[in-house]
Amino acid sequence: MADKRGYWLMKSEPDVFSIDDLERKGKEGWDGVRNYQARNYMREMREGDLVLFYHSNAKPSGVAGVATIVGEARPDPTQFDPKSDYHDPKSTQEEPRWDLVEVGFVEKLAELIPLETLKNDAPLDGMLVTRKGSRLSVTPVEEAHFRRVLKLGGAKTKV
DNA sequence: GCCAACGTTGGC
DNA sequence: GCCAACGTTGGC
Repeated sequence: MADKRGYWLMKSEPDVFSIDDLERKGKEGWDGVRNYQARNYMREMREGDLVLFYHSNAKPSGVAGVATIVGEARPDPTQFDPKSDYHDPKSTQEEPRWDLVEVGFVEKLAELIPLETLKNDAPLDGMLVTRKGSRLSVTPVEEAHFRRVLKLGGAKTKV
């Protein structure tokens, strides 16, 4: 065991891509990330890391399930595609700006844990996603916080 | 390098 | 739809 396993939270709008979509497909290339900090976190991800799958812009928003990293960072092909919403004209094949990771389905929670619940849970104090105005779509999660969220959600996944 | 204008995210 | 909290862009 070379490295400690990493824990993360990744946001997705369920209207665009939900935990049900991930369950159906099994895995998905997490494309479209166009924020440097989020990209840098994705570059730190290693196969086997665990991810809280968070539904944003939802009713309500919150943690919907668990995923895992099945493919480490590589250039996001949508940045080169002029027809894509995610096209970046400043990106070149030689020097890509944006990466994606491959995310695999682990489990869907029986019930989504609303952001409100996360905010009101003392053991989760300091968790990045509960901070006011936190817009970052990819954040690291402390192991203790990750465990706590799994417990709140009655998840089968153990860490 | 500063910073105003603009665009985006995302909760509510 | 509103708006706070950013991140990015570009003029200077």
